[in-house]
Amino acid sequence: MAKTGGIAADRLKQIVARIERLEEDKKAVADDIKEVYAEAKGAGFDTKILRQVIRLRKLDGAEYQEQEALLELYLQAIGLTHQNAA
Amino acid sequence: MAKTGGIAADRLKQIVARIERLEEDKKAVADDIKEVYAEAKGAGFDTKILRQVIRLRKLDGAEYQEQEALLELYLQAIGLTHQNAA
Amino acid sequence: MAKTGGIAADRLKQIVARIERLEEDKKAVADDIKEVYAEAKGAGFDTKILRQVIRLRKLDGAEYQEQEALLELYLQAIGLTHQNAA
Amino acid sequence: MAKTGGIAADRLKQIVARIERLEEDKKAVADDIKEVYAEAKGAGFDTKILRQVIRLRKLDGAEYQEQEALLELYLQAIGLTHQNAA
DNA sequence: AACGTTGAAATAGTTC
DNA sequence: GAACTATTTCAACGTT
Repeated sequence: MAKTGGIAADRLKQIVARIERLEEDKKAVADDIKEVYAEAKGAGFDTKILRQVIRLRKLDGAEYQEQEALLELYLQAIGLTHQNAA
Repeated sequence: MAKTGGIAADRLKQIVARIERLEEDKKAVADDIKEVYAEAKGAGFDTKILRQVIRLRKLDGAEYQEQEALLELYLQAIGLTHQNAA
Repeated sequence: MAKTGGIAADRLKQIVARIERLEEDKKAVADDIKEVYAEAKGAGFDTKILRQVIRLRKLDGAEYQEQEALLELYLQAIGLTHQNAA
Repeated sequence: MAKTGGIAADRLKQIVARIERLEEDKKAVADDIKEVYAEAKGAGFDTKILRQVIRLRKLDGAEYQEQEALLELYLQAIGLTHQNAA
């Protein structure tokens, strides 16, 4: 039985291998992204601004949802909809 | 001269002591915050909502600035104000 | 009813104010800690190692040794001992 | 002039689209990794130690030993050796 | 009391 | 090499 000091060694090896494989994939994608930025830079675009655009576009949807949630919460807080214990 | 293997031991000890002192302070404040939440809960408020309110109030100012930056960036991107190399 | 709501709302505002005040304090202390690290760096100390020192001092020995042992076990299981990690 | 801007704007849109596509891929892989860790945890492995194993395998021995030596030095300087951290 | 979720801290990487 | 940003790791909290 493939145990080393109570550890299922084979299982552990599999897990480690899978993670390392996936991390390689991830690195490959990250490198692709870098390439695109480099290419963009070569085409005369400002990569710093480009990164900000990407970041803000990501935030956009999230922010909208946050605002919605905020409104909801304020309504509850002011109207004491839920936590009215007084 | 107070050196151990090339390290200024006294200086290091001082630094460690200062950091540990400050971390105690920080923990004390964190505990105070917990207390307030516990008290609020005792008064019938929903701590989850309370935490969200705090978080969103914090975000508020930041988000406004992000939006401003986004507008600025889009203006640059569409008008190609800076990176117009074509 | 509006009265009750009003009282609870006042209470809520107080709570929020207290928490936000405390979080400012906490941030101030956190900033102080950062400053000490920056100062230490300026004096030639390696901040990463310094953080490790602080962390080790916080851990009690039992916990530390437990983790070390478990790590060793895992490394052995995958056929990579701590010593020959090179 | 409007034309040039238009062409560059199209190019910019393409770039942004490509990056966002790649970032989705990256996120998907990152999620896969998380899943593996979750699965490992379900199988009884300590994920924190597991992460350490992965990290150690990535490090080359020289770097690792350097850091260990420096840590030892600091601990000695403040009168706390690695062994008697208890 | 373990689990997942979320927020803070720390580390690594990039740019200037 | 110093500052800023992004990613990763760690710890706290609520939940079941």
